[in-house]
Amino acid sequence: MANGHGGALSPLGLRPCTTVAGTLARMLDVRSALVDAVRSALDALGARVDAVVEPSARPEFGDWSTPAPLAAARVLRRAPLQIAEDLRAQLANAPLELVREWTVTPPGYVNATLQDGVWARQVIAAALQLDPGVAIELPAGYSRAAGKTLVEHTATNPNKAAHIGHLRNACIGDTVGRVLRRTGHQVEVDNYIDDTGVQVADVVVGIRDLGLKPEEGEPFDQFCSRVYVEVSRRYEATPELQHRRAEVLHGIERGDPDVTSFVRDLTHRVVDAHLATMRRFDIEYDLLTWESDIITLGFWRQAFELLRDSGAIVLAEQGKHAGCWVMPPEGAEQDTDDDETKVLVKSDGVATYTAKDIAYQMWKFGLIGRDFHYRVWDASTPDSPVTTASHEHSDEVPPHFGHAQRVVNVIDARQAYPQQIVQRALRRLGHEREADSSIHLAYEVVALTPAAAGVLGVDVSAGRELYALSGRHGIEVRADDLLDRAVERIRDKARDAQTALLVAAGAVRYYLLRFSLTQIIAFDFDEALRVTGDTGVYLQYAYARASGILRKVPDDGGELVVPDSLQPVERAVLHRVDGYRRALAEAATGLAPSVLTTYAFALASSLSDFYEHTPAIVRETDPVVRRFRRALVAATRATLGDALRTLGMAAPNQI
RNA sequence: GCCCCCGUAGCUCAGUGGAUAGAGCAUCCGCCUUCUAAGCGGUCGGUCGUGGGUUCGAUUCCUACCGGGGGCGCCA
Repeated sequence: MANGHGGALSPLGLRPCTTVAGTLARMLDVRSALVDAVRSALDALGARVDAVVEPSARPEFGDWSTPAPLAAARVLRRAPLQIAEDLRAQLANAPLELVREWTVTPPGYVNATLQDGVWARQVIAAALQLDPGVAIELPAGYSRAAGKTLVEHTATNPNKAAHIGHLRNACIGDTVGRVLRRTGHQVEVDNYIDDTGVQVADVVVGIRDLGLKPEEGEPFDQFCSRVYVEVSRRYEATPELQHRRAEVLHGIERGDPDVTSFVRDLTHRVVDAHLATMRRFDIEYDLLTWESDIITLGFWRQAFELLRDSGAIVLAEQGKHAGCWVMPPEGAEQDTDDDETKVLVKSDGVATYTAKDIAYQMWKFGLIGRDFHYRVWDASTPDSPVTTASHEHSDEVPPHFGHAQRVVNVIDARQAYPQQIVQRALRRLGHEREADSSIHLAYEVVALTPAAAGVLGVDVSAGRELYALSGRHGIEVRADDLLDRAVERIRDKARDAQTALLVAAGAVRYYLLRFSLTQIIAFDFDEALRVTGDTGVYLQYAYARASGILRKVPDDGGELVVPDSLQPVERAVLHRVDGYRRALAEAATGLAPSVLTTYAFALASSLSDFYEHTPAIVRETDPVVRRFRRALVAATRATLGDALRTLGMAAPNQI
């Protein structure tokens, strides 16, 4: 059984998949099975090299190939081709049911040609058993992180409408959460809200001191965006106005009831708007955490004392940081003036953002010795998140948050330095393990192409390649607006408004997810709203087509028989389906959503290819062929649907 | 100055020690009485920024440069 031999067929003709672990792994992923086999064979030859197995470069070579003999040549001091022959013989000696033939090609590859009737059946069976309620096992070589992973994302300042930069953050964080959950990780998703910062204070100044008012029908978050821009403009004209901002910030810090209740009302309304925006993209949170609660509940006070007592932070007596509590860099623990020294408490006694972030990070790991109060954010919504609170504790919310074993902070790459400070603080407090498990999931920003910047009225005479988004200067594409435009683009061809919205949201998500995190997204309207080619619409369309076939070709319940020789397109589709677990594992362990978008597009492409280049299944008269081809489509649809949902996209049966 | 990211086809991006470097868009030419043409096929297009090095093998690793972006705040 460990070789994949034997085992009775189920009534459907499908091999049972739930027995011993070895069989399970074999059933789930052809490549892993081959890696195992190559590994054993290499061991038998005494070749201590990696058992690399990759898709064959050309169809003539077979399905899978290993270049291991090339690497082994040095270790064994023999000709690669000889080693390849030995490896082939070794592999042929312990036959795998999966493999029809092992061959050798120069300069030293060993290739496997699969037994179509066997591997196709296994791949289809595994795909049809995908169940949203059952975590997907990682293939050999990938390991699941232990314990709970806490993912913080979105964290948009609650003083303006969310724009595409914030949306990129949210899509990445949400997808990482989904990918981790899909692979059996325990996940908590927090949205951290900075309700004590400068940006909020600016809007308070705009409304209270400048008397700015919403226009008729203007959404509140958009009104705040407008105020924010206007206040920033006024600061430039009359810098004295910035004193008002300082007063607001002190009011917040002191807990001045007049200021705090105003801020509370303001930020709660904006957060509601953010949640509504994100919900359109199917993005939700377990917990909203408020920076003000970190102060009010004494988290920062506690963290401060620990940091102070451990010597991690010191009070600068003189120099440019005189009167501040600072964290000096590694190797200069007493130097309060070094360039890399970070101020955590300002000379006026106010903690900086990073200081509060340290306290929050400690809470995430359960290291602060305190907890928030909790209540349901919006009891009128069934799937409302929970929010932290400083006093209104609800007994209906058991405090099961935090206490993570791993923390993933989705924060743009520009904040690498403060994130390092947070990590360093944990380390200085002796929390090595937690410091090592603090992951800054850095992603690059969204910027505007000159064309997009021009559309927004930005002066592009500088001739730059890209132009930065700026909420403060009103240079932005609001998340809601982009989605509205995408819906508009799709509406005509979609069957109804609801479908148009789902497909549009998926398209926008896909666009923001398909780039590597290290890549700046050069935002362009035409590109973002395109509906052909490598887009979310294409993926969903492929899924809908597959669904259409299954609707028209009923399952006859007969035994699945795989033809002895598959068509090249069928083979290509099966290889893609077979690769799902690996792609998912790669995305999960690498915290890399784009791995999954790339995979999903390739899978959808292979399905479209199949669709276009094989006769319509509805008209197939041979029941055996019809059944096989239907199962192939069903397996592909199941896999694509799983991938789409894991990406946070809808899998519509019709568009 | 120090640190980080990017540089691959006209444009936007995948790929990353292995056998002839891929996709989408754009161009041009085709394919709807056929399971949804938001599709498919073809065409055009590359000294993988440059020079050294390591290796049987480098777009991938090292190194030095060049170009672009970002960070190094008592902002976040």
